[in-house]
Amino acid sequence: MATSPAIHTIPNTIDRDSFEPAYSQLANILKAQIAAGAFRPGDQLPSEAQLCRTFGVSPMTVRRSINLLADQDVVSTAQGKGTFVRRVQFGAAAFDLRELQSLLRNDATTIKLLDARIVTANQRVAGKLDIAVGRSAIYIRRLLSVEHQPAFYHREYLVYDPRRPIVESEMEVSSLSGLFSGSGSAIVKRADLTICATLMNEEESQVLKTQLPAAALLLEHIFYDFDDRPISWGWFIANSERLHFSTTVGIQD
Amino acid sequence: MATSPAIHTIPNTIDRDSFEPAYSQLANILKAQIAAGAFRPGDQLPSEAQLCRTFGVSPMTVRRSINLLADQDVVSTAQGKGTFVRRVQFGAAAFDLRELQSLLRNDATTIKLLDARIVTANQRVAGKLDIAVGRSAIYIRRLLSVEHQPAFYHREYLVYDPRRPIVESEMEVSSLSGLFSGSGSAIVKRADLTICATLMNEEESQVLKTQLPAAALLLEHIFYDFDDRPISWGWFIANSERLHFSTTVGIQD
DNA sequence: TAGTGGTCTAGACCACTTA
DNA sequence: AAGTGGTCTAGACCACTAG
Repeated sequence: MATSPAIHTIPNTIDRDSFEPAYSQLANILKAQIAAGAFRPGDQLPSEAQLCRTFGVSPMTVRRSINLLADQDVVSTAQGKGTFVRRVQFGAAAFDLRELQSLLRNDATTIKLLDARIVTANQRVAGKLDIAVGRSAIYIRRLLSVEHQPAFYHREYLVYDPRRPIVESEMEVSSLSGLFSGSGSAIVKRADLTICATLMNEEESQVLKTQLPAAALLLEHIFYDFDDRPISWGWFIANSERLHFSTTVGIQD
Repeated sequence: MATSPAIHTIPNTIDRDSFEPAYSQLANILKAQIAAGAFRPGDQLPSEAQLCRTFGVSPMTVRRSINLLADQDVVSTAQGKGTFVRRVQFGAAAFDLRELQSLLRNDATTIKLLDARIVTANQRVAGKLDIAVGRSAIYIRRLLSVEHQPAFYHREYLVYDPRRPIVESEMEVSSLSGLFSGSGSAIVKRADLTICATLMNEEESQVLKTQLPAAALLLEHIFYDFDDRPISWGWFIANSERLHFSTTVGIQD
C-alpha cells in the first residue's frame, strides 16, 4: 500500500522541548495524518476531549490547533457534531500578489519614470478620483523592467489638491517601491484592486516592446485615505509572458 | 474634522449580553478606531495588559482579538515591543475564486457537454498527467453559459487507468459543479492552479462567439489524489468581459 | 529591571446535535 | 442525557526588547 511508509514517519506525540509550539505541532501531526490518508475527506476527526487525552495537552491548545486547520480550509467544525476533513474547494483558491511584491524588491528590477505632469481631469479620471471635472491631477507613467526586459507599464493619476499637499510627497511618485515593500504611505487606509485580461493597444505594445495583437494582465488600483477619499487611480499592464499567478488548494504537506 | 463623528459612534465597552463573542467585539472596536484614524499606520496599540483592564476581559480573550487583526494584516505584533498598526501592503492582496464558485452555483448558469471521448496521451498530456505516452486518457470539452451567453470554455484530460476505475465516476464528468460547490470528490487531495492572460485561438473564439483578436483569462488546474498522482489536467478560457477578480487590501469597515 | 507579546494550563459554562 | 464544539477565566511561565 502506497501510503503506509508515510504514515509511519508521522510523529504521534508532542515534543515539549521543541522550538515549535505544541498547538503548531499538533496541527501538523493532524494535517500529516490527513495527507497520508489516515483521515479522508468527510471523515470525522477525534473529538477535542479525545485529542486532549491522546496528546496530553489542555483543551485550549487543542482548539487552537483545530482553528489553524479550519483557517486553512483543511477541516470544518460543526457545533454539537464534530470536526470533519473538508473536500477540496475550488472557491477557496486565492491568488496573491506576493510574487509581484518580491519581483519589485528584486535588484534586477528597475523603475524608469517616463512622464510626470499636471493634467486636468476628464470625466473618467474625475469619476475615479471623486473630484470635479477640470480639476488638476498628477499623471505619471512608469516602466518596470526585469533584467533589462520591459515587464510592466504603469500609469497613475494622483489627486492634486492644494489643501492636501501631503499626498504627492507621501505617495512616492518616483519609486513605487514603498507600496510593495510594506513601507507604504501612512495616509493610505485601503486599496481596491481588480485584475482582468485585456488586449494591448498600440502605445502599450510599443512601451513593452511586443508584437500586436498581444494579451496582457491588467491590474487596476484605487487608493483611499482615512476619510475614504480616493488618493490615486492607476493600473499596471503586464506582458502576459511575464506575469502569471499560481496557488494550491487542499492538503499541502 | 472629518473623522470626529465616526469616532463618537464607536462603542468602547464589551456587551456581555450580545450574541457576538467578546473577542470579536473587541477586535471590531479596535478596527473601527483604526479606521476612524484614532490609531494611524505605525502607531502602537495599547498593551494587552492595558486592554485587559480597559475592557475587563482576560488576557486570552485580548490575545484572540489581536490575533484576529493580525490575521487580517491590520496590525503586526513584535515580542517585547508591542502591537502596531500596519501600512497597506500591496502584496497582501489576494484574489479568490469565490465569485467563480457562486457563478457556477447560479441557476442562470448552464453546463453543456460538448465532447467526451477516450484519446491516447501525447507528450504534453502524458507529461501533465505523469503517465506514459500512448496511454489512454479521457478528453472532455464543456461550455459554460451564463444567461444563455457563452462565458467559459473548459477542456480537461482525465487519467483512464483500469486499475483506478474510481476516477471517472468520482470526477463528475458531466456536471463540474461538485468541484465548485464543495461537494467535490473525496479522492482529491489537492489542486494546483495557475492564472494568466492569453490570446484566444480560432476554436476558442468560435465556441465563445467572440471576434478575433480577443484576450482571455486562462485558469489551469491539475488535481492530485492522496498518492500525489495527477488525476486530471484542464483549463478554463474565460471571455475577458465575463471574468475579472476584485479585492480590497487594508482597513475595511 | 520593567514592560511587552507568546504559550499554556485546568478547569468552567454554554449552545447545539443526536439518540 | 451524553457528547460535541465555542467561549472565557485567572492566572502561570517564558522570550524578547528597551532603558
